[in-house]
Amino acid sequence: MLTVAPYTKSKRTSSGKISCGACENTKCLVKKNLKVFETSGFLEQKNEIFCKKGQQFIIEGAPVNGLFFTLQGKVKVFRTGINGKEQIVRFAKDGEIIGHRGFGTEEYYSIGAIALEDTVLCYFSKDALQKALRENPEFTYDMMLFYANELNRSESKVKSLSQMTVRERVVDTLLYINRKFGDLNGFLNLPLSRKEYADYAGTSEEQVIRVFSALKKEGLIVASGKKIGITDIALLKKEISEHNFFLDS
DNA sequence: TCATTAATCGCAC
DNA sequence: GTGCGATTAATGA
Repeated sequence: MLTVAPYTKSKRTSSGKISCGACENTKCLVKKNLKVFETSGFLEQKNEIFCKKGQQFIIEGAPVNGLFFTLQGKVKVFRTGINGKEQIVRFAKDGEIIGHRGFGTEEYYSIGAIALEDTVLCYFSKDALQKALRENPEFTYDMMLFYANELNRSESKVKSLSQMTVRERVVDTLLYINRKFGDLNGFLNLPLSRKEYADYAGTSEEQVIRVFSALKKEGLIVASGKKIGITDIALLKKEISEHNFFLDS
């Protein structure tokens, strides 16, 4: 089994699962509404899924059976376009929901999801979730806010893809990764390939390399293999904010 | 170490 | 701005 530090034995339920009470993801909507679930039996229906790096756990077109929450790890969510090209829709980290667009009336997933590192997922079946949503207005309200935010983000992304230049989209991608995953020893705390940057920015691998080279020459970023470090975040932000397309999520 | 994979660059369109 | 193909660097078995 994969190691799930810091979730030691003492933080697990009698059945061996990591208990939501010990979970550190305070932003997780289940964790946030923990009190209302105490007597419902909902938490007992949680399943844990362990994914190794590179493992795909949602396949496009597969039937929707439930909803995933990231307990620990990093995930990319993507959609396959016309020429088999990947469009990365978003990245998810600890505490975030995955597969929510397939939830509801949709029968099949319109997206795929792959673990970018060893990842532990909490999984709830569609039935269990629907019951929880009907019985707990606070939980439902939080979910509604989440969907509203996602929709807003998604619309902003359409705008950025259609109106920003390649360079701006790549810069925006770097800032997004930085906002979301932060910085470790001067490098972005998420090792992505050039192709993955391209798939998120809606461009090609070559273009990303060209923009990276330019940014390196200008002293805005540093690169060491896969690791990318932002050296002048203020200047990068300025490039985007001038166009008012700076996404805040 | 060697083999595989990723990054980079030049060039044509 | 795009995409192919050759070269070089990095990764990992």
